[in-house]
Amino acid sequence: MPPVSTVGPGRRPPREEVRRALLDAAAQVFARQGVDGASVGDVAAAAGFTKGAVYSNFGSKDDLVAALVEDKVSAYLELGLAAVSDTDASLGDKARALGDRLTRAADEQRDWQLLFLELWQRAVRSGATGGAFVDRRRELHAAVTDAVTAHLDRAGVAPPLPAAELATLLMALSNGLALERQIDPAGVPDDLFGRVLALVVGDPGAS
Amino acid sequence: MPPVSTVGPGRRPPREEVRRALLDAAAQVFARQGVDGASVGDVAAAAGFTKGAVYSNFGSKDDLVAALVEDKVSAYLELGLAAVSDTDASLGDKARALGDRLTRAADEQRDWQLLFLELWQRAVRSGATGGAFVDRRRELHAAVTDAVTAHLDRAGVAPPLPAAELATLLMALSNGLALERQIDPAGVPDDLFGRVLALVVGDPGAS
DNA sequence: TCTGCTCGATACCGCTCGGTATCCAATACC
DNA sequence: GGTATTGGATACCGAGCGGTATCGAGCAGA
Repeated sequence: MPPVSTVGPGRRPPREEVRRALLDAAAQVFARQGVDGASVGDVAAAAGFTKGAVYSNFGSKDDLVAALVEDKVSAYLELGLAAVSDTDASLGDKARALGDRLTRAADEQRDWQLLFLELWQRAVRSGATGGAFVDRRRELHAAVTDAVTAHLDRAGVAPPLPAAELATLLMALSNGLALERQIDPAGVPDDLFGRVLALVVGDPGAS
Repeated sequence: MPPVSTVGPGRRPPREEVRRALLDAAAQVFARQGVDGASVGDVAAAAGFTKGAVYSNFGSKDDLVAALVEDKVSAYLELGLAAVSDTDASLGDKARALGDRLTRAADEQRDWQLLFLELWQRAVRSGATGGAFVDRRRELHAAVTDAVTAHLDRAGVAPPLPAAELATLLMALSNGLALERQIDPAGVPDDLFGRVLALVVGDPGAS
């Protein structure tokens, strides 16, 4: 049985478009079913294609995952950087705003959190050093450190911890609370993150 | 070809012993290869048995995973509770000691951390409510809340956050920092956790 | 219009997996 | 010591996977 023009009236979409669709579908499907739990065919189907498209655009399933890391983790880095963009408020208010923003972002992207967690696992399992995931992670940490330094300087307060450690703390707290919130949303108030951040930088605030 | 007494000189180990060996092997193999990445045969072989033993002691692979959750998460709960056992030191010193202890525990059990992360993922994916993992988690949280309350009372200081939120914070920080430490050990000093805890409870300490 | 190439669709292969039916040695019981 | 039962070993099945070879429709260039 010859094919009957599977998708639409025989239009051939640009290659870059196919690649993007596959990458987006991979993010969604892998997040929901797990990387091992989802087949290459599942990803392709979710994007409206077949396995052939995947193997034409990516060499293997592992390559697809690698491309996904490159793509999504870079995007995450940008999101993280945007979240620490400055305002002219007090340090405590900025801390609270940042916490709220990150908490909201985590809520809105539960799928991505799940995928993120799995990529993290894979990075750890396959020898932490050298992976793209680890590299991007380090970039993010460096950028956060810089931003923390800048805001502390501008506020003119003595940091309770070295800036690099504050950055680590910030990221760890973000991940830890997101994890906690996924499994028990009621146990983590919306503003907890912000209040803790304000507390750490020495501005308990007036509630 | 009749079997030639596969394991040793035909001794038959007690059932409970086999079950334990399989459970321990499952923890190790699943942690290293992932639950999906490891086959039932892999687990059995690691324990010195074959698939038959697994299906005799557990109904299915899922049941094996469930038993593992029950077994290991309970053990984790006990470890967590032991870690908050009291001393007569100052609140700040206690916080630092707790942080160091949890950090050390995380270092010594990287395999378990990995497995823990995967079980967490599975719990979230299969509808967070009702799973044994979530239940144990809640138990732990309640116990930590109680312990926090007790220590704050004894020290006679006003808590900077409600005890329940402090417990959430403690657990989130523990997981977040462990995560961070797995992927970049150098970026998370040994005593960071302790210092942050001391800071949060209002005792920056000397040094 | 013809031609050569790109790239997704299709069919297929080898392999591994979870799960089951069967078998038989070691134990427990009387 | 004879007998019933327990429980791990073995062989096997169907399903689904990642990956590949091939095909042919659509596009670009002349």
